[in-house]
Amino acid sequence: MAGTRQFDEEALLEAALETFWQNGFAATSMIDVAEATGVQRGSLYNAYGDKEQLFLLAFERYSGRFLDSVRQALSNPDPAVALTALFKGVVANMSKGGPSSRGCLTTKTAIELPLAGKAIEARVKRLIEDFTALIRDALSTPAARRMLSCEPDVAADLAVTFTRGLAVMERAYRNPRHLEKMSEQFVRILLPEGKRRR
Amino acid sequence: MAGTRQFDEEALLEAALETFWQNGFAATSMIDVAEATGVQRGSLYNAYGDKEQLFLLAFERYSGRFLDSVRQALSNPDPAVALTALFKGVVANMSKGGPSSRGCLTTKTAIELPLAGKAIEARVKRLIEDFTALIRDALSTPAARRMLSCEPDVAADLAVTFTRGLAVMERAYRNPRHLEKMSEQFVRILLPEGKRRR
DNA sequence: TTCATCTTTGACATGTTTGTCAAAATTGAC
DNA sequence: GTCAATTTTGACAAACATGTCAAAGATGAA
Repeated sequence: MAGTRQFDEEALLEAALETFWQNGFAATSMIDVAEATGVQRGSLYNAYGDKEQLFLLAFERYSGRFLDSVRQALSNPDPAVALTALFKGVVANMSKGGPSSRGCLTTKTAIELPLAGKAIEARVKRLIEDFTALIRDALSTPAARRMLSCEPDVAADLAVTFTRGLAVMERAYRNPRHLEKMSEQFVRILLPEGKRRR
Repeated sequence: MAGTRQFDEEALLEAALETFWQNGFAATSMIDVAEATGVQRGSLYNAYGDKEQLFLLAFERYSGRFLDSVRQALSNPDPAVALTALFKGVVANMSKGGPSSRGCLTTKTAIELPLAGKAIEARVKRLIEDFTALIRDALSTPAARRMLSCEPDVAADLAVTFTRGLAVMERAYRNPRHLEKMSEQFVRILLPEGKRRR
């Protein structure tokens, strides 16, 4: 091998992710990425082929990190604690970022479907499915079943869908506090008082 | 007055709405609208100024129609019936349209915030607030309070947020059946069996 | 050091979109 | 019918986007 890559791929993907996260897939141009990374457009095309490939690579990092944070939140055996931590993490994920926050990349991308293309569609679906599976598993313990107001798989679907709703509300109001309060209430109806152990 | 408008404004706004609904605000070009309406681009600029104004006018129709359908769904005094009808209507609203459906215009637009601009942001927020108020009012009757697993205003916030989540899931899976099933389950935890009158 | 290989660079070709405008066409009011 | 107000039309200018490519530059391997 000769003619080695001049840029730090780690830093490049990080900056690309930040850019896509900020603007969404369609609204991000390769020029935006080039400016954000300091790598020329030609080099980006040479290294990654096109915008979709670059996006998929950036999304891979996002996805891994997101699922890690979910796993960690759900690690507590008490379903109430686990769900509370889960929503807190999800809200934090969509509320951080620049001065006006970035929102949730998964949701932004999902809304661009099916225009964003098959590959991106498949990738987003996979993340949603992995996310759902983690919640379902965490809620499938006997202790959790006793406390839930519905079956674990149903609860997982509802929770995932609710987090997507939070992401939309975040864009409209950019008020993390309000999202946290709603999350709290949502957990309350998933795990009703009457079924909670004291 | 002289030099009368050649096009049917009613039909134009209808076609423009359909186009924005299909592609979203940013991804719709004035050329798209011109082709969909049969009215030349120049005429559109002359009549409406720019894309944002045209969008706001189209959104006005969408908004009015949406709230009407919500009012109708919530007209039944039984909260379980009302909420079921509400979700059914909301899911139908986002699942209809061309061969691959259009999704929910409110949600698509909300996700484009804050890039879509202040005027659009204010308009979307207003729709969300009106939507929330209708649900809150419908759930504020003594009968409803007795059946709900939380306060009416909280239930309304949760329901609205959940519908936004449904809109995101619709884009990812385009499966109205699944959305309906989740809605059913959501209504079930908002109005728990134990509190329902037989 | 040489060289084959890969990357970088900047320019190019092509297409899209926005918004403007002068000229032509239309039409209600008189 | 005339005319003034308004719309329509098609062309224009200016940005911005994508993707390609030849030439120049960099570098590991021999």
